[in-house]
Amino acid sequence: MLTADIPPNQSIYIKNLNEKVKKEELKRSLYCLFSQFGRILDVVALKTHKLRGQAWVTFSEVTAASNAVRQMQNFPFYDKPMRLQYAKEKADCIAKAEGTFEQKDKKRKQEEKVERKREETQRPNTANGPSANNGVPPPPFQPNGQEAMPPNNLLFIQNLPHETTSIMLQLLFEQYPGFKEIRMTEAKPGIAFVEFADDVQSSMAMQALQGFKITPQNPMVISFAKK
DNA sequence: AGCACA
Repeated sequence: MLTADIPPNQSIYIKNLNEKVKKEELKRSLYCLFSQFGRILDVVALKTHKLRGQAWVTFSEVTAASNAVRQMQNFPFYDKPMRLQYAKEKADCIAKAEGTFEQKDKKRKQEEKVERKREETQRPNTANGPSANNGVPPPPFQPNGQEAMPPNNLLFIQNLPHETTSIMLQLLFEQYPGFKEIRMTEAKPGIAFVEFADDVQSSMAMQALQGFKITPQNPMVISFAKK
């Protein structure tokens, strides 16, 4: 089926994702990246053999999904251009809300138990209990496959249009308390650093401006800088 | 390439 033939759906299907990224981080990053289009109800990603490198993001509105599919097509995410379509099926969380949910009788494979074990062993101590993180604002988007930086007072901004000036960024970021300065260099277009007085203030600005678009093609991608 | 959620 041509991807154009898939009828609109409030869930989008994403493929060509970087398979090296850990599942929970991937989900948080997708949440951050797609929140700009609307309210996200659920993000699903599995690392099973068939399903790695793919994810589903469900929005509260179909229009949000449509915008996401159009605007984020080929967006470089963890160094790979993401490919987006509408999902083929209605998300379980939607079906449940509508009362039309019914259990699938597909062969429930134990692949996922294997997956669970593997992720637990490769990640010793993320002792936050079972991740009931739906609807909770996620930790920072970490764009380049690096280990996530702990919060600090310096923000790293990516995906800026090359015409961006430090004045423009200052206008945006100085609205938030603790703003100190913008640092940019001609030598590296598309990125900038923004310094705040402390990590709480930088976090507030990050939350507020994550995904902010200077042009429709340039949702800004904000993470904590490496120091 | 690959369309699931327990």
